[in-house]
Amino acid sequence: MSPAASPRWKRLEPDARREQILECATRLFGERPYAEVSTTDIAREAGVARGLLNHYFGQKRDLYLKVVKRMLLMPGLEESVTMTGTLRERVERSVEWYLDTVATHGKTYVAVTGMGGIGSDPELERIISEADDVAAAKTLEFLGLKVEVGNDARHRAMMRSYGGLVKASIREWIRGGTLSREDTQLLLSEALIVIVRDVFSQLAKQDGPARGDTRAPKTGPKR
Amino acid sequence: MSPAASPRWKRLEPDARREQILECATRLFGERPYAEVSTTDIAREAGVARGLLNHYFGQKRDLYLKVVKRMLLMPGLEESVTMTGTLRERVERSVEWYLDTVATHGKTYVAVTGMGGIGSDPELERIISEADDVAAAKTLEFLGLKVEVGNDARHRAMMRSYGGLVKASIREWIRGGTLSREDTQLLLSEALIVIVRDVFSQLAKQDGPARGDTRAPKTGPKR
DNA sequence: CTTACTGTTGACGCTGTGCCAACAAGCTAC
DNA sequence: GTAGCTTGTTGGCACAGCGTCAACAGTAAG
Repeated sequence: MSPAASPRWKRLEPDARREQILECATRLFGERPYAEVSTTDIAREAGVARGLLNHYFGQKRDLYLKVVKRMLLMPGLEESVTMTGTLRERVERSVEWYLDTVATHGKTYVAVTGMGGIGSDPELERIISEADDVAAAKTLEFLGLKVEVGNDARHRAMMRSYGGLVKASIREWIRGGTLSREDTQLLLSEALIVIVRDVFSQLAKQDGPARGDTRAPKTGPKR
Repeated sequence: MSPAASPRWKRLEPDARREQILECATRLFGERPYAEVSTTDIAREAGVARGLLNHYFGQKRDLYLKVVKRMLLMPGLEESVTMTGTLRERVERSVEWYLDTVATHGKTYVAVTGMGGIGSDPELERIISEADDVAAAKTLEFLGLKVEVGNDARHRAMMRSYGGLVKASIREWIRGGTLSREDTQLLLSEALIVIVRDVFSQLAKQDGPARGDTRAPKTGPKR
C-alpha cells in the first residue's frame, strides 16, 4: 500500500499552533483555578505533547500571563461612544458601554480579573495594573479630564482604584446576581461622578500643603 | 552529668505549636506569593519537620486558608469609634479607623486581600466574601443604615462592592505610594457618602418597577 | 528519491507535596 | 531514680507536576 499511510501528527505553522494552544489554555483557565489546571491537561486538550507548551510559551506561568493579556485586550472605548452632553450623561454612557463589553466575556472575565489565579505575582499584577491603567486613562480622556497634568498621576491612581469598585460590583452582578444590572450601573455612575467632580477638585485644593510624611507605613510590625 | 543532656526538640502544646506555625506561615505568605512559599520553607522557619504542618493543618492550602481567615479577623469596628455627629463625620471616622487597622497589617493585608494568592479557589473566595460581608454589615450598622430590611441584601452587596474600592485604593497607597493616606481617605469618604446617601435613596425609588429580566448573562459565548 | 529543515515527541531529572510508621520528649506511677 | 505510657514529632517513602533536551518525523525543496 501507500508507504506513508497516515501521519501520526500534523505539522502546523508556529503561529497557528501557538494560537490553538492559547485557545485551549484560555478555556481551561476559565473553568478551573490556575493550580488545578496542569500542563498535561492543556496538552491533552490541544492534542499535543506537553513539552510543546514549554517550547512555545516557556513556563506554565508565562502561558497563563499570555492568556490574561489577551483577555484584558478589550475593544477600544473611543469608538461607538459619543462624548457629548453633560458630565452625568457621559459618565452613564461610558459605564453602560463597559458593562456591555464585560457581559460578553462573562465568567471568564471575572475569573481572570478577580483572584487572578496565579497568586500575588508581580508580573501578573503588572499586567492587570497596566490594563487598569489603560482603562483609567481612557476613561479620563473620554470624560475630558486630561487637562491638569500636575495631578495626572494621582488621578490615574484614583481611576485604578475605581477599577476595583468596578470589578467588585461586576462580580456581584455576574456571579451571585446580588445586584441587578441597573443597580450596578447606578452604583458605578454615581461613584464615578463624585470622583471626577468632587474628589478631583478637592485634590487640587489640598495640593499646596506639604505631603511628605503621609507616606505608606513600611511593612507593619515585624513579628 | 545530667543523663538527658539536651533534648533535640521541644515538645509543645498542640495549640501553642499550631499558633507558632501559623505565625511563621503568615509572615512568609505576606512576603512571597503562595506558590513561591514551600511547606519546607515554613517548616524551616518554624524550626519544625515538614510533616508536622500536614499533621496540624492538613493540606498546604488549608494552612493558607487559616492564615487568610485570621488576617481578615480584624478588631471590631464598634468599639473605639463613636457614632455621633453628621453622616459625613461618621463616615470619615470609620474610614480613618479602617485605614489605621490596615496600616498595622501592612503588606500582608494587601497580599492576602489582593490576588488572594491561591488562585480562584471557591473556598478562599467564600472566606474573603464572608469577611467582606461582615465588614459591610458592620459599616452599615455603624452608619445607622440598617432600617430598610427590604433592601438590606442589595445594600450589603453594594457595600461589598465598595470593599473593592477600599482594597484597590489601599493597594495604591501601601504598594506604590501613588496615593497618599489623605488622598485615600478623601476618595473613600466621598465615595461612601455618595453611596449611602444618594445611591441607596435611588435604590428605594426604583424599587417599584419589575426587575425580572435584568439578571446577569449566563456565561458568555461558549467558545 | 534524497536531503535538509524544523515542528514535535517522549523520556529523564528535579522539586514540592501528602502520608505514615517509627521515634522520643516528658509526665505519671511505683 | 526508673520503668512505662501517652502523644507530639520526626524522617523517609511514593507520587504528581514541571522544565529540559536529544532524538524523531512531517514536509517542502533539490
